This record gives sequence, C-alpha cells and structure tokens, in this order.
Amino acid sequence: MFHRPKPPRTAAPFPRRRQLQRSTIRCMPVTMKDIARDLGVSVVTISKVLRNHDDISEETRKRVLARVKELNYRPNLAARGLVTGHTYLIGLVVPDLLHPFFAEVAKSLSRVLLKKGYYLIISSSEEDEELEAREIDQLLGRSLDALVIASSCLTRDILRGIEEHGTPYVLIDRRFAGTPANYVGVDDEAVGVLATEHLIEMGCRRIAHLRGPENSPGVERLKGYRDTMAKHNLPILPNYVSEQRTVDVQSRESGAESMRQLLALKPRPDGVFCYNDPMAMGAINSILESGLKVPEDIAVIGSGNIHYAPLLRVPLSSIDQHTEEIGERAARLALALVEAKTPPRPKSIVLQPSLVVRASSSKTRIKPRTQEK
Amino acid sequence: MFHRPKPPRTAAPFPRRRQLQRSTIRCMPVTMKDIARDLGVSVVTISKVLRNHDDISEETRKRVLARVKELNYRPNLAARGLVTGHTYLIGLVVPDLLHPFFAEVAKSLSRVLLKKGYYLIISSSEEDEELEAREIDQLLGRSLDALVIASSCLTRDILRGIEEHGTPYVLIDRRFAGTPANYVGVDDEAVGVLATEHLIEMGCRRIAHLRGPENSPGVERLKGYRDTMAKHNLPILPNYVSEQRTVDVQSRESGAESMRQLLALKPRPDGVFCYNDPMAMGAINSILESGLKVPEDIAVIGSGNIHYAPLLRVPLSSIDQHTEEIGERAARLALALVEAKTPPRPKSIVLQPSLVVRASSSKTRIKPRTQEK
DNA sequence: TTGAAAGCGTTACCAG
DNA sequence: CTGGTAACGCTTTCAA
Repeated sequence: MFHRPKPPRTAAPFPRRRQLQRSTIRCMPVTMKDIARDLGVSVVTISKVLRNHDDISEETRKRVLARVKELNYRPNLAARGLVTGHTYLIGLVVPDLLHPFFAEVAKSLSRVLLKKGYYLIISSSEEDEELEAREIDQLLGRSLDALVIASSCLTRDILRGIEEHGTPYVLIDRRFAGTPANYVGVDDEAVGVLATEHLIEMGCRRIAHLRGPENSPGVERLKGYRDTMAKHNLPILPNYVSEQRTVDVQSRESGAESMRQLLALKPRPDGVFCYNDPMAMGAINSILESGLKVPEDIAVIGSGNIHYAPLLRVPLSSIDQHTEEIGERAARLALALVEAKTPPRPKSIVLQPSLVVRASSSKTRIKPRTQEK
Repeated sequence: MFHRPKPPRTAAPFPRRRQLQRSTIRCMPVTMKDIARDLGVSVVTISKVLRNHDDISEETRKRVLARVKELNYRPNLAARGLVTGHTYLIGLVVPDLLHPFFAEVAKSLSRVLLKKGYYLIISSSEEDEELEAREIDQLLGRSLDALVIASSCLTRDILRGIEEHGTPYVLIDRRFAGTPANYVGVDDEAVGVLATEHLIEMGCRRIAHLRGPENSPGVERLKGYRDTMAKHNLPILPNYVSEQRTVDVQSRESGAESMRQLLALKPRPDGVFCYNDPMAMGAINSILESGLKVPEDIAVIGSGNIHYAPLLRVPLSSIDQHTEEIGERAARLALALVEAKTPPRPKSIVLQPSLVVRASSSKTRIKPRTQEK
C-alpha cells in the first residue's frame, strides 16, 4: 500500500553507468551532470552559470566556465526547450527551394532570425498538398516557436491543425480567403496591373497571360491583367489565358508548353504576361524556337525579378516583388508573435510591386545592351 | 537525514493545472497525459499504441486511436528524442542557399531522407567561417542524428568539435586534407582537366582561369587546369590565374571583376575556365560589355551546370558535377552512419564530372541556336 | 495486457 | 550564494 521512499539519487548503485538502454553504442555528449559531478557542485549551479544568473559566486562561475570550455560542453537545446517551452526554432515551409524566389525569402528570413538567436528549419513541399500536410505535422511535433508558410494548398484546411496545436504562424506569398491571418506578400493584383499596363504602353494589343495556379497570387494577378485589359478596352481573345495551372516546381517547362499553344493561335499574341519568371523563361524559349523574336514579335514580362533575370538570353523584364523584404517582414512578424504574451490581432503586410524593364519587353528599337547590374 | 517519501504523483493537488510557469500564456498542445487521464488508462498504454506495440488489446488500441485522432494529438518529437537518443533530424550546412548548386543538393538530400522518415534542418553559413562554427554549434546542441556539411572553412578544425560531440557527419563538395572522413563530391581535378582540354580542343591557346577559393574544389580545379596546360605545352601567362579568391556568395560579381582585369592584359586570353557557373556568368557579362564576343573572341566555360545555364544570354558551357547524385549519395551515406551500431570506416565517394558543351565555348561558326532543353 | 517507476537533460521554484 | 526537488513529455523496464 505504501510507496517505498525513493533512494537518494546521489547514492545510485552504478554512478558512471547510464541506466537506460540507448539504441546506439555511440558515446553520449557531455551533460551538466557530468560537469557537476566533476566539480562537486550541483547541476543547478552549472545551469545558472550558463545562463548568467547573478546569484553565483565569481569563483564558482570561473571554475564552471573553465570546465565547460575544457569539455566543450553544449547544452541540449531539446531538453531546454522541453522545460522552457521555447525552442528558438522557427519553421519555414516553401513549395520549392530551387525556385529562386523562395530561396531568397529563406535567406533573408534566416538572416533576421539568426540575429535574434532563432534558428530556421526549412521544409520543401514540392508543391504537393499531401506532402505539405505531412511536413507541417512533423514540424508541429517538433514544438517550434513559430511557423512561416508559403502554402501549396488551395484551401485553408491546413491552418486548422496549426491553430489547434497553438503554434503561431505567418503566411507568405500565398494567403487564403476567409478569416484574417498573419500574412506578408506583394499586392498581386497590382502585379497584374503593372505588367499589363507596361505591355500596353509598349504597344502590345493582343496580350496573353500564362496564368499561375488557383492560389491567391495566381488568381489576383489574373484579375489585375483582366481588369487592365478591360480598362483599356482591349479584348482578351479566346484561349489567351493559358488553361493549365501547373505549379512552381516545373514552371519553366509549363511556360514553354503553354507558349507553344499560344503560338498556334491566330491571331497570335504580341505580348505575354507570365505568372512568374521561370515561366517567362520557358515562354521566351518557345518563342525563339519558333523563329520569332523577343520583344519585336512578342514582348514578354514575368514576375519575381529573380536575380539572374538580367543575364538571360533575352534579359527579362519583370515585376519586382521585393522578395528580400518579404523575408525580413515575415521574420519580424514571426518574432513578434513569439514574444507576444497573448496572441495579437492578425496583421497583413502587403508590399507594392515595382516594374523592372529589360530587353524582353522594350519594343523600342534601341534595345539597351546592359541595362543594369 | 531521511528523505521524505514522494507523495504519489497521481494525488497531485491541482490535477488539471500545469505546475510549471511557462513563459507564455499560450495553451499547450495535447499530451499523452491528457489522453491517458481522459481515457482512464496510463500514458504507457498510449505510448505503446502509438508505436504499434503488440501487447495492447485490440479494444484499448481502438479507443486510444480514436481519441488521438479526435484530439489531433501529435507526439512531442523533442521529448521522444531525449529518451531514445534518436531525433530523426539531419542537419545540412551550406555556404549559400541561393547558389543553385547547394539548393539542388538540399533538394535531393531532403527527398531521400524524407522517404526514410528523416527530416532535414538547413543552415546557411553565408561562406563565413565564424558563422559556420556558430551554426554547427547550434546544430550539435539540437542533438541531430547526423550532419551533412559543405564547409566554408579551409582547415579541418571545425570537425574536431563535431567528432568530440559524437555526431556522425558527411562532408560534401569540399573536403580537408588529413585523416579520412565521410565525403561525397566530384573529382575536382578532373573538372579542371575536362574544362581545359575542351577549350584547347576548341582552338584556344591563351587560356585563363578564374580560380575559386583555397578549399579543395578551388585548389584541385586549378591543378587540373595547370596540369592540362603543361601537358599541351601551353604557357600560363602572367596574371592568367585570377588572384582574388572570393567566395561563392558573390561569385557573379567577383567573376565580372576578375574578367575585367584579364581583359586589360595583353595579350588577352582567348579562353577562360571559371571556377563555377555564376563566375562564368559574370565573366561573360564583362566580356560582352567590353565589346568583345563570346565565344568568337573569348570562349568561356564554367562548372556546376546550373539548371538555367542553357537559358543565359550566351548559353553556358559547363562541367556537370552530378549535383543531384551528390545529394542522394550523401543522404544514403548519412543514413548508413545513423543506422550503424558502431562507426564504420570513413567512406569517400568521388563522382566523375562530365562536359556539357553550349554556345559559350563552341568556336565553330555554326552556333547551335538551342542546343538542349 | 497493463502500468508504476525511473530516466532522458534541462530549468523553475524555493528553502536553507 | 547554493542546491534539493519537481517538472517538461516521452520511452524503457519490469513486476503484477
């Protein structure tokens, strides 16, 4: 009936032997306990020294620090996180790391977070909804402090699990209709407007659009394009909006394919606004292959302003989305969420895009050879 | 003198209240304890069900699973890792995520690992030795199962801490002289040979080299270049090997700058082998800016065969390093290390590079317009 | 088939 | 200033 008093822990029968059977033989790293035993102090003391508590004598502190350095001790952050409920780990989910847009976001995000002592754990969904769900599950299981997501999902279902779990999150690039969420992205309708206005100004009249997926950037850029065409009383000819809605992962190939279909139309377009830069690269390829010229026969503009856009076969005009700033803002927003005592009101940050003109859309005869960079 | 027996834990005074003060008010996720209390079983039972132990009655199993699903319970992987000593987390350290080579490696690595239930945690050192050391420290503190590293360090010092800590690791792309380590990369000397032989075959005689950093790829590619020039009795003219040894992060700019210096030399080179593709892109830019033509006046070849090489202003000849395979092999090697009971002998995997000819080096008059892709 | 106890490496709390 | 104790959420062991 009575519980036997635990024997004092210090009197363990095999003091230097780990009791639990580990799966590997590999020797474990140094722990506080090791140092404590070594120095004849308690683990608490070690812990305090390491976290700069000021209720430790200078002498003890010195001894501890010396031994810590000597043994190259590293605190186990997982264990620490377990106790404090704070892991200093922030998750990032993107559709494709190879896509320069997301690589750039990851980079600027990471830079800001690192400065504050946070660490980024990145996950690529390959634009696959199911994989994304699994990866987010994994991430939630690792008790991150926050999550930054460029979701490949078309519905907000994915968010429910995250909210239930209680991990704060920031959406980037793509958002969902419905209840507001923390979001950082570009004004996608403005992207469509800017691109289309520019092509019109360059003298294009039969402007086609290689559209993106059914997510918010895809839909809103399309809307910007449609509205602008309407505003200028320009018709959108049949099949001038590419039907396939493929994904970021294979943008270039899909851009090439859609462009081929557009080229078969008559009359054929004299300008194309592409959902993103990789699609535009594919489109340009198809146009050149067919023997036509860019921009003389067909002007092309993309979006994203990827860093090598100026160096392409035909330097690519694009809509700059302020990629770096998206990462920075998302990082700051995420940090604010983590540090907030109580979940603050969702905040939506929408950046204004800007036009970058290069050769692929400059229908003037004097094509600048090296316009920038 | 005697320790008071602990009161039985089940008789805690405030059963539904967490005792520990967390830094945030945010409600904590569901735990096994919650489910156990809920169902009137022990946490052990829950734990066993979740890990498919077969000593649980079908009925209990069903009840548990139902509740688990209902509450959307996710096991805390950090806590699990603490006990099992196995986190299913593998770290990747690269100099620059924006560099397509490393992005591609990350992608293929992640793909293989994910299939086996492992998760990749990526870290970009920005080609900064000190930052790299800090990041590796962080990673080690998170008790990863293994580490994959493309180190920006020139010496193997960084490895000591890792070995002391006992985390198995695989080097990729760059290796260190001295004791053998697990490594996956391309035969860099062969890269230099292949590139130089090709330029010679194209009729170049005054071949320059925009060299990389003082790490193994940089040094070995340089050696391949030197040896090949010697073999063909071709002189390496003064200053024909660019002196700056800048880094991957700013390759393009550094390539452009070095090329400008080469152009000022007389005689000027008629062929350039660049350490990597971004440098080659910068070099081509400088050449075109100076009014000369690629490849007619100066042929250029890079290394890495980045995916957009065919789409550049001048489609870029390159040495393919089998980037994807590097990632795959590194993943498999890392998994082997994790699963090994005892550390196996270090294994070095060296892939043979292959030549990809495009316009930037085809000195024949008939330049193929679209050679591939 | 079930679960109490001990332990993973750390921090919070509080009594000395 | 110091350190014992309990706790974080989980798994392992072993007795019932």
